[in-house]
Amino acid sequence: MKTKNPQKESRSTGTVTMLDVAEYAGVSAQTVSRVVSNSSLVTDKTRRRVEEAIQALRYIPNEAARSLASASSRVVAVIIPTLSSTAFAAEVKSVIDTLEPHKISVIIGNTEYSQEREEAIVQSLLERRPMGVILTGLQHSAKVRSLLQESGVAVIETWDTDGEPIDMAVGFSNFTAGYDVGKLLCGRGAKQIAFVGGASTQDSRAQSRYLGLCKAVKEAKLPAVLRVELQLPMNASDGVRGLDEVLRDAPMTDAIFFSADTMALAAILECNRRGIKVPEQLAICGFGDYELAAMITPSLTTVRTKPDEMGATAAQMLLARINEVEDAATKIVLTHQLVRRGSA
Amino acid sequence: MKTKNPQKESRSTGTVTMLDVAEYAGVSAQTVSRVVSNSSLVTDKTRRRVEEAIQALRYIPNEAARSLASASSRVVAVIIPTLSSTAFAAEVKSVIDTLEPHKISVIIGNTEYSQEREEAIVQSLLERRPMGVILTGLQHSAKVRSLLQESGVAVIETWDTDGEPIDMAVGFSNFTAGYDVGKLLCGRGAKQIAFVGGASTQDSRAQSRYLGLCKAVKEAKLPAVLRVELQLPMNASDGVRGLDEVLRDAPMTDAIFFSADTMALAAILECNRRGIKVPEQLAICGFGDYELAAMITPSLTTVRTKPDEMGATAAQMLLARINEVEDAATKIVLTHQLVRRGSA
DNA sequence: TTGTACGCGTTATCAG
DNA sequence: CTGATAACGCGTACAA
Repeated sequence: MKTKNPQKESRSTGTVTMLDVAEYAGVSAQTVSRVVSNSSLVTDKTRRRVEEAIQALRYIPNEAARSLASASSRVVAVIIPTLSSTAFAAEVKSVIDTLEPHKISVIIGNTEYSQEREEAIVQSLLERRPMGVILTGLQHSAKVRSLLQESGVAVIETWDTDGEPIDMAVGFSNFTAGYDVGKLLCGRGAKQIAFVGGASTQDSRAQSRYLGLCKAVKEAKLPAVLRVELQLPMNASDGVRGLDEVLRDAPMTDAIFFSADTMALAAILECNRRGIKVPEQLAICGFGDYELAAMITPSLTTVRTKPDEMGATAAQMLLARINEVEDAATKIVLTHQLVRRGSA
Repeated sequence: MKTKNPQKESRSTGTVTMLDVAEYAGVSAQTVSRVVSNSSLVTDKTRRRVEEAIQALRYIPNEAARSLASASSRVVAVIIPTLSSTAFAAEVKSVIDTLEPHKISVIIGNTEYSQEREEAIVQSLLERRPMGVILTGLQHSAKVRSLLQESGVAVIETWDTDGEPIDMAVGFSNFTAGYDVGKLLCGRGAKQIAFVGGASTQDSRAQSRYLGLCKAVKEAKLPAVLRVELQLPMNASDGVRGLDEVLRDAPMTDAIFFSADTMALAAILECNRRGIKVPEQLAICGFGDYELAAMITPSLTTVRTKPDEMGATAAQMLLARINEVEDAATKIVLTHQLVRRGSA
């Protein structure tokens, strides 16, 4: 015989449930469910009664129960190298803001540029059965790929379009961006160009920019690019470090492409301090178009990407997939823009 | 009679469940549960067998089901004004990194400095039955307070300790920080001081700093502080805007306290451009000690807070509460530090 | 150490 | 338009 005692031998957590609301309003639990999920099949009158009951009892739906019963989670995971980068933070913010009206929460994973951490994070996040996973870049371990593909979640890779996505992708061509910078630097007469960025194996996007740069340099028949690898994640002081390494290893260098604006800005400030004339003696180009890039003297030549547009687009692609939109795009290439200012 | 057909008239989602693993391994579902949750009451031999089954079937536990059954969610919510601020981003990152080893996910809410948005976010987040909620500041609407208190979640308020927390708090005294800046500026001979920050009603932490500044100014018997209110969220260009407003409304101003370093940095760059000598003609003080603060010329005098330590501490306080640690602290005041550099 | 029975709070399904 | 019933996948409690 089934237990019909609501309060007796139950494990009740003591919180207000749909059943409580239903009793109070004199309807069935199912009707409460319909009201909560905004189903149209409810009379205005009953709806009002139920809403009053909800207010009176301060009922708060239980998302875990809804998830379990409906097999759908209202959660999206965003996995980025680090939230310390303003670019990634801006992307994430945009994803959150786009998804919030849909009552979809965003869970963040920081990989610290480590593939092992990415694996661990993906594995653990999948337990939440997210509606989608937004990754950074197109380079992931075989395990991450298979984990994601077998789970069947929607996957969106961001920040890069030079390659084949697991599922969907939105970003820009880092290779082309690097090539553009190369053309600019060569065009303005640079003879010896250096690139400062993270380890090639860890940041494949920066690596693509480097390769694009190399292509332009080769076309201009200039000597090979000096590549300075710094440990990720990089910060402003790495800009000074990078500058030092370049000037030590190749004193004749007359142009540096930094893989992030923070470093480029720090390098400009350091050059100003040391009396190195930018861009006359040393041209400097950054990446990201941070806020201060336009304000510093000399102002920083850089590449503008659109982290927030990327985040919003990624979120919308996810929504389209969830809503089973027919002609939804599967790969979106955003434009980047070479912003020429005073430093190069 | 109960339905015993596992695959027939079930709503089966087609995914691998504990029961599948149990059958495969020839044990009961409960034993699988024990293995997954690392219970010690399992023979090494059975454990291995179960683990093989898990591998073979690629079983991924369902967090929603676990949450529902155990009435506990492994989720913590962090609500901040905006992820665009590097300080908040750093705090959040720290929370995530501290909680990740415990398999607790972090959900972020952006209020954009709006109390209504905060209400909506809290309301909707509570459906996930988070283990804790981390808020920014001590000022919240009555609805947010009651919502939180009635739900019984652990609440941690950050970034401010000048007031009474709902539950727990970790931060520093913005008032004292402002006072310290005031003492410094007065001490170095400023006669007319200005403060540039967000609307007093929206950013009560900046408001506290302003009040602290005023106290020091009053003690020094100087004329009242000019307060320039900018629209939140503020960015670097607001630094120039603030500078302009100050010089227009009170041209005799010889010291400005900006409520964030980004603005202060932009103001210094602008002064350099205009030939305004910092600090001789105009002393400038920031808040936050951003990376570039030490690198700019003149280097920026500012207040160093510790967003990452704050995030980590908040997370640890939450863990302590969850683990029912007896003597757990309920209010932690971190030190801030006035970093005197070249600009003031 | 392992297994059995049942409930967690909601939605899907179908009958009325 | 509303209600009854049976899952959803797992942990708790207790028995063996």
